[in-house]
This record gives sequence, structure tokens and C-alpha cells, in this order.
Amino acid sequence: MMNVYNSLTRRVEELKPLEGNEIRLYTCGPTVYNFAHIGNFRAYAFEDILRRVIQFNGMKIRQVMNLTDVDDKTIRGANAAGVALTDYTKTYKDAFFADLKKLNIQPAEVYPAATDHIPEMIALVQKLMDKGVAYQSEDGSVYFKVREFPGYGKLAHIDFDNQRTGLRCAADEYDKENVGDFALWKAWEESDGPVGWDSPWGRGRPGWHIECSAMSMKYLGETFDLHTGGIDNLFPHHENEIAQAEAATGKEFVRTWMHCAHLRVNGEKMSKSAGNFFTLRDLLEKGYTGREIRYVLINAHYRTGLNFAFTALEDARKALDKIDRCVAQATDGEAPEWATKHLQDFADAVNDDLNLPRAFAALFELVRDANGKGAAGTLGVFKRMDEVLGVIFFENEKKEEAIPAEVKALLDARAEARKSKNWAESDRLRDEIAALGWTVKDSRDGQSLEKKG
RNA sequence: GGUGGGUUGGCCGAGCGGUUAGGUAGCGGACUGCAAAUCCGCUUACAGCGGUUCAACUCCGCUACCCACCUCCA
Repeated sequence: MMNVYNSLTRRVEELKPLEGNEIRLYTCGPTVYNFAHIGNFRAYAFEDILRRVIQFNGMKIRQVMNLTDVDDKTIRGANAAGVALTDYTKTYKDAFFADLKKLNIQPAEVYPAATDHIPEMIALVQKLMDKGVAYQSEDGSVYFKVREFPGYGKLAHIDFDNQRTGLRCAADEYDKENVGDFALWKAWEESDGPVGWDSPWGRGRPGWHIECSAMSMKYLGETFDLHTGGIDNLFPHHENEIAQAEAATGKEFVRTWMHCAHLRVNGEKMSKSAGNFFTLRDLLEKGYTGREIRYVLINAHYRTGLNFAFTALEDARKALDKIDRCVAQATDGEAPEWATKHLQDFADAVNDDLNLPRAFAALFELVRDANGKGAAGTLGVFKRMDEVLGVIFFENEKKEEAIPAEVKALLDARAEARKSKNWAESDRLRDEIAALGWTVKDSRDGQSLEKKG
């Protein structure tokens, strides 16, 4: 039984499919105006763990992740660069997928782009107009009438009669009936340049929230199981998605909402606007691997703020080495009873609202016992755990380097020296090999080599 | 002002009303020609002040500090 925390009810609840054996999941994806930073990837890594745990429990998954390729920032970027919007966003779409691969994040089933779904969005806006919950203002934009949707605020648990007003609500928003009303369709402006689509309300472009409502319902149905994103999307983005969808269909939009806490840097939220961010590329250039970064991102509970630090990446490297050394000894066959017990602890942990720190603890208990009692028969358990973690059998990045001939020669010489118990020569050769970047280990079975770092 | 979350050992990071989290670092021991790896043990952590309780890091109250959201944001 898989339990998760639902932001809507603020309780931990069992997650089970509304229909059949498949969980339908919508995950808010990137706005492709720049390279995503590792704070963004914390959310995608969390969603990856979520979909893996769903599958771990024998359920099927259908995940949709949108690509926001039209909004203020993408338009500004494209026009500033003097290129077409689609050309501008393509660079960052490609980079995004490359980064996901580096982090061993499983691909979603569908990646709809906003610009490919303008007709669906127009149809949804039209439906809201027909129902009288939307209106066109004098500036030509279409807004959602928040007062007409009784459930508004149910996700964020905000009481709108008791709010401070005017703080961040721009003074030029007087064309809206209510400050809380949000744009469904934005009328074309000079600064939009060539970007725009014709609609029943004139030339313009979709509002920020409408794409998610339109595309999620297109691919997952009017009511589906799960919707996730960063905690900063809870309000207003997700609240508005609910309003748009439920006002249009009259049905429950999403059963369970999950939100991931932020990655912090020196105690503060990592964000583009604050400028305190690292992209995946930044870290790879510093010599850290996608595998190590993944380990750090998933090794804290997703609802807890995680403070990013380079020391954590160093710790990750050593912890992964420890796992690797143990797994290298593991073999197929029937798992010992103690290994099965650790697997059960692991399963209990991931099913308890994705408690990955506890899951890792179970993994390390397995490592300790396998090192002490023998790793025979434990390979299957490691593989089973890695269906969720995706960090052990990370083939695209494990360093399996061929031994250079030079090192091999030194190793052979050392074997000779050791045969005649010439320890001084043995140690000298070991130092020489070390200088070439390899660590020699001696055991009953002879020498073995490990690449340093 | 409203709402939510947090403050755990050198660092990172779980957790529960009473029993070892885990990683990483450090110390001691075993093993080893010496190392490395591994195993064993240790260093008796829970912001402060009250309260409830046989028992509180865990529940309640207050105080301090921190973070996030309140229409850009994973």
C-alpha cells in the first residue's frame, strides 16, 4: 500500500488508481527560456521517484509533462535574440532532455508543448466564457472571474476575505473586475512582436495557467489521479488550474496534489531571479557526475527544504563508491533472509510518502550485511531497490576505464616483487601506480586496481 | 497581516512518547608485510523556557531565530 501526502487535504492518503491499474500523473514542466537549474531538477527528480515508486508497487503510470514554450520570458528572449520563438525555445527543450538523461530521470509518456495546443486552450476559454465565469476586458484580454468559482482557494487554503491587498498587485490592472482575476487569454501587445494567434477575442496568446488545464485534460481526462510541482506552484498556478478545469467541466479535476519543497543555497531558495543558482552544466563542468547530483537531490525528503552544498556532492561520491564496491561482489541466486528483511524495510520506507532517506538507510544496512556476511544472492535485492533509486546501476556514467598498458606493466612488476617479498619495491611500485591515478589493493586473491576519483 | 514549514551530533539528513536511523568525517580495535577496502566499538545530538506524563527529541503553550507562498518562479 502506497501512501502519499495530499496538499489538498493536508493528510497522508493511500494512492490507488481511479481507474484500472494505471495512475495518471500530470507534472508541471519547464519554461524553456533558459537552462534549468538544479533546483528545478529537484522537482523533476522527485517526480521521477514518484513514478518509479508507483511502478515498484505494480501499478502502471501515464505521466504528462508540459513544456511551456510561450510566455513573457520566452517571448522576451526570442525577440531580444531576433529569432523565431520556436527556434529560441528549441535550444532549451533539447538541453532539458539531455539533462534529464544525465540525471537518469525516466521519460514521461507525453511531453506536450503549449504552442502545439493553442486550439485546445481557445476551446477551453470559450467554454468558460459560455458558462459566464470569464469575461473580456477593455484591453482585449480575457480573465477568469474568481468570484464565480466557489471553491477558489481550496488548494492553497487561502481565505480571500482576509488578505492584505495591493501589495504586489500592479496598479495597471484596473481593467480586471477583481484583483484576483487571472488572465486566460492575453491580448497582443507591441512587445509580443511576431508572436500571436488569432482567437475569438482577437490576436493574442494564452495566459500562464490555461495550458496545464487544457493539456492535462486532453491527455489524462477531465478527472485524473495525481498532479505535482514545486511548492511555489501551489498558488496561484495550481489553484487556477483547478478553477479553470472544474468551472468548465463541473467535475473534480485532480484527486491528489503533491508538492516538492525548494532547494536552497545558503539557506535561501535557489532561483533564477535571485541569481543564486547552479545549472546541471555548471556542476558537470566542476567534475561532479549526474549520478552524484541525483544522489544528493533524492537523498532528502521531498517535502523538506534541502540546502545545496558541495560537501554533499563529495559525501555522495564516497557513499556511491561504497555501494559500488559491495554490488561488485553481489551475485544472483536466492536472497538471504536478512537481505529480504532490508528490502521490506526499503519498501515500507518508499511507500511511506516517499521516505527516501529511510530507504537509503535500508540500502546501507544491506551493504553492511553483505560486506560482513557475504554478498551471495543479494544482487536481485540491489536491482529491486534500484528500480526506485536509479542510482546504483547507472550505466551511462559509471567509470569503467580500461587499464593503460603502462599501469599494467607496473602491476606485473609489482606481482613479481611481491612473490619474492620485496616489500620496498612493492611499495615503490604502488606509489608509482598511484601517481598515474590508480589505487592498488592487495587481497588473498592478489592485486586489484581501482581508478581514483 | 494571513498561511504553511523548519531549528537534530563536525557536516548532511531520518525518526518516534520508553528500544542503534543512515551517509560522511573523527577516534580506537580486528584484518594486512605496510596500505587500501571491509568489519567491530566509541565520541552519550535533538534552539530556549515552561507544562502534560511513570517516561518527551517526539504532545501542549510561550519565546527566539530561519525559510517559503499571498498573482514571475520547480
